[in-house]
Parts: sequence; C-alpha cells; structure tokens
Amino acid sequence: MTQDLRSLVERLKAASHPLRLRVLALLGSGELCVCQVAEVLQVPQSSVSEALRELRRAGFVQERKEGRWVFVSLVPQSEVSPVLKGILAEAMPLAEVQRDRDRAAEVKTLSIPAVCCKVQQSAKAEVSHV
Amino acid sequence: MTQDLRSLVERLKAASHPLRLRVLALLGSGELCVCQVAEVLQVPQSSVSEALRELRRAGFVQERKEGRWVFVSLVPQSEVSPVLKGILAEAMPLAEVQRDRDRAAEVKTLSIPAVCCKVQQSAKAEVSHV
DNA sequence: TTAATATTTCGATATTTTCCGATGTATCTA
DNA sequence: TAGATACATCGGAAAATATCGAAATATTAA
Repeated sequence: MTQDLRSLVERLKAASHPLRLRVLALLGSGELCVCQVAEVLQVPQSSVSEALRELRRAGFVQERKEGRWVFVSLVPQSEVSPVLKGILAEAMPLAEVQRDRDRAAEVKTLSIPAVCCKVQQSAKAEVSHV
Repeated sequence: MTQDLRSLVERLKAASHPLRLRVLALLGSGELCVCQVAEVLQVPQSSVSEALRELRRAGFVQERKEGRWVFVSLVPQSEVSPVLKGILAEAMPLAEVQRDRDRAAEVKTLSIPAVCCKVQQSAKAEVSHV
C-alpha cells in the first residue's frame, strides 16, 4: 500500500461523515469560529472540535487563532484538491447545506461572545430538562 | 439530515477504502471482469465482489453480464459525478495505481478462463501451505 | 491571582465496518 | 445430468469509528 494511496483514502474518509461534510460545506462560504459552527449546526461543541481535527488532518481546513477564538476556513483555493472541489460542487447545492448557510448568515449578525454563550446555555439546558 | 446529504456521504464512504479506491482507479482505464480484478489486485474474489457491490450502490460502477462472467466498468463519463472526477484525478497518477494498471495490461493478454483458474488456484494454495 | 470563557482531549460505550473462508446460486460444458 | 466455473452472499469475530459528557488546557478579564 503506497503512502499516497493511503493518504487519499484518509482524506476521503475525513469527508465521508455527515457532520464533517456539513462543516466543510459550511466553510465553503467563508471563515467561522468554532462556536459559530457549533451554534449553526446545533451540535455539541466537542463534536465540532473533533470534526475539525479530522478535517485539518486531511488538509481541508486551516485555523487562525485570535485571542481565545479559533477561526477555521477552507485551505486557499489554489491548494484545493480535485477531491475537495468535487465534494463542494456536489454539497453546496444541497438543501440542508443551504439551510446551514442561511443560519450562518443569521449567526454572523450576532457578536461572537453572544453566540458562544448561547452554545454554552443550550448545552446546560439539555442537562437541566433531562 | 437530508436524504441528499446522506447519500453524498454514502458515496464518499464507498470510495474511502483502500481496496475500493484501487478498484475504482483500475476501472478508470477500462472494463474488466471480476476475476481479472481479483487477479490484478491479488485479493480474495469475495472481497472484490463485496467492494464492487458498494461501488455499484454508490453509482460509481456498472456491470454487464456475459455468460458466467460479469464485466464491470465506471459509469459513462457523461454521468460521472464531480466527486468521482476529483477522485480519479487524484488517484490515477499514484504509483500503486499505475502498477495495478500495468498488471492489468499483462492480465489482459491472457484468456479470461486462464486468469480465473489462477485466482482459484492461489486461493487453494493459501489453504494448503498454512 | 481568581473567575470566566473558548476550545481540546479523554473516557467509555455503542455502533459500524472489515475481512475472508464457507456456502449458495447461476451458467456453462462434457 | 453431473461437474466445473464465475460470482454473490453469509457468518461472525476482530478492528475501527462515533458520540458526547466530563475533565483538561489556554486565553482573557476583573
């Protein structure tokens, strides 16, 4: 097994997961910070963090730290692999991805701390009424 | 979770596997029958069969029966999805894929029954000296 | 420093996938 | 019809992944 083949498999595997694919597609329309992603997709923040780790390992996304926030985005277009191009071409038009993008637009109108608080609160809320 | 998104995930998952990816790439240079694929890739015939089932489910390959042989090939170019195009673009140049293609060229110089016998024999051989 | 906040990593369970020999099915051939 | 051949499916044990709350880490702010 060639290293190259194995690494292509790993990159495909990174994308073949509902949450990770949604994250990829979401970043397809621009940079977001981790808590914004968690809020938009309505999933636990630790799940987003793990999803991003895989996508970073695969070379699909990059991060930029700013204070205590971590902003993530797709790697620059010039370095985008044919595989990622194909994935985005198919994912971006999907209904659910469009909805995620709409939510992202709303979330971006809020301040980041406000969004992060919201994420924290919804996590706590789930605990309290279970 | 949209059906469309899930099905894209399933198609990506189908490709993110070493054997299945090699099969895809191998078929990238033309139709082969199942036993030829098994011989070229040197794996048990049942594994090839299972790999092909997934790739068919994903819509990447199609089959054509001719007597007791099943010939498999990639779906026609016009229907090839952006995802498959991207995968092939990255896979075809890989060293291991090229080697597989070279083996395929050799195997094609033999008659199909000869190749299938060879596959059967190598399976039996493994049993006998273990 | 202490408290709060954003993110990552850990832990532990549940689920899925992989793998291949054995068996089943369909087709050819003697 | 019997036997051989090409392929598909099954069984089920081992390995890999997913999931998410809890704990750890890192940064900011009071």
